[in-house]
Amino acid sequence: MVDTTRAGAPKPAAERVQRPQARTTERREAVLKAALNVFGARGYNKGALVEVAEQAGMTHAGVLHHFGSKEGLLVAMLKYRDGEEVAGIPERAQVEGPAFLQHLVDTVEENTHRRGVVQAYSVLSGESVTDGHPAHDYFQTRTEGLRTKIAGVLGEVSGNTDAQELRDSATSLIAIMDGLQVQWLLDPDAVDMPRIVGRAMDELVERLRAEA
Amino acid sequence: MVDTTRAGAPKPAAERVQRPQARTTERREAVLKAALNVFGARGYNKGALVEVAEQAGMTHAGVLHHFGSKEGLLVAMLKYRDGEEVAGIPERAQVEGPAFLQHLVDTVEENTHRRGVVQAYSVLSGESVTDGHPAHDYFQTRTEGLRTKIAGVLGEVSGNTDAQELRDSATSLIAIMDGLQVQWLLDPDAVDMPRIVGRAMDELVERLRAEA
DNA sequence: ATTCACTTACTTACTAGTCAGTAAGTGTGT
DNA sequence: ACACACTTACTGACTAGTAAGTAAGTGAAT
Repeated sequence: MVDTTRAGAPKPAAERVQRPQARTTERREAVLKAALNVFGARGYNKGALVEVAEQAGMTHAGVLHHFGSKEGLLVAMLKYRDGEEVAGIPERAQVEGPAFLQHLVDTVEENTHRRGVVQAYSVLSGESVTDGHPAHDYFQTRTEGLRTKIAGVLGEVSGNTDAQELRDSATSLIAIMDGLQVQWLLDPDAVDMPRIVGRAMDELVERLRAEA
Repeated sequence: MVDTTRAGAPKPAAERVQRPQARTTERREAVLKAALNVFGARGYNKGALVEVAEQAGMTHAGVLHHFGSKEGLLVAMLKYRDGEEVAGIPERAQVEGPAFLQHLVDTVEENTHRRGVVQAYSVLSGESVTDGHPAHDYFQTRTEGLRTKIAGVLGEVSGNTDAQELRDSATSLIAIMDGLQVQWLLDPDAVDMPRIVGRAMDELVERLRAEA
């Protein structure tokens, strides 16, 4: 995987030589947004390129022109979503330390107003564990990265230095957030995501502190 | 639920009038097992009836004869899996009270040796949040039932009577178990499911007791 | 003049579901 | 005990739909 050279840059239609045209970037973005919609609503397997294309105002061959293949589109979409998320943080500042934990809770709160995004994430991560799924590596890498990051921050915040304990706690926290999303999607009124995540995080930090 | 009357009673091929033939039950079971395999490995959408049929030693039309449609097969498979799980408990005794919590932890432990089952559950529950997915109701009902049951047991065990608190705790516990499965499937060595679930449950009960 | 961003027009590959037919039962009446 | 009427459990062939990918071409911008 992975280059997509210069992050989301065009290239797929054979090797590109000239500069892309002016409107190209926004057309590609329209396709990526449509993909988020379609794959989010139907999953990758059942999501059809024609529908993505339609929503972006072109034919499915046009989409293929930009991203080379359905799999290429998926990977580009996943990266695009990450970039968007990062860009959403004020001044693009990377959040560090305690603020990161607050950021996680804030994100959960925001997510209750962005059903589509949550659905896309849940469906795709579920699908990603199937044999040879194109998003498998993405989710594996992403989860591991998040785990390490959260473990680090939990260590800072609690003063606890037990590495395994910190990793387990991070894993646990991620599991709660992901697991809650599915339950929430199945029945939004039955699950108060922000409250539960906030709770869990407080408990976790408290315990790590006590054991430090 | 669950008639399971004569275990997985046939019917789909129009309304059945005569008794099913002798070998029928085991043939149907072979199909269900194959479905667990195939849908587990590829998901419902990508899983093909021909492959299910092949693994069960018949043609895909034969599968359709028994279950009427692909969707019918899915639903039957889900019910079959539930029945199997219940049957796995010694003497079919329904586990109640504190023992149920232990049973949950035991199941998690067992699951580390049954990757296929875990994968099937994770993939299907992820898929189930997509629009109009045939397993949507199944997972919704199942989750709600589990939530209520766990909340009840937690109440018994901790003496806590705060209904919302108990429900949130149950939701949280389910989220951890489900979320861990995905992480574990993505990277089995990175996640010690039984340890983390055991931990979480102890913490939960302890806290509910303290707040009682 | 050439390249980019597409479209139109297919092709190839599957896949769920239908249908007609067949061999092997099942149950009843005699 | 046996034949008759009927059912079940399939198979094989086919249909109709869908979906990804390809090839050739067209107009606009550089």
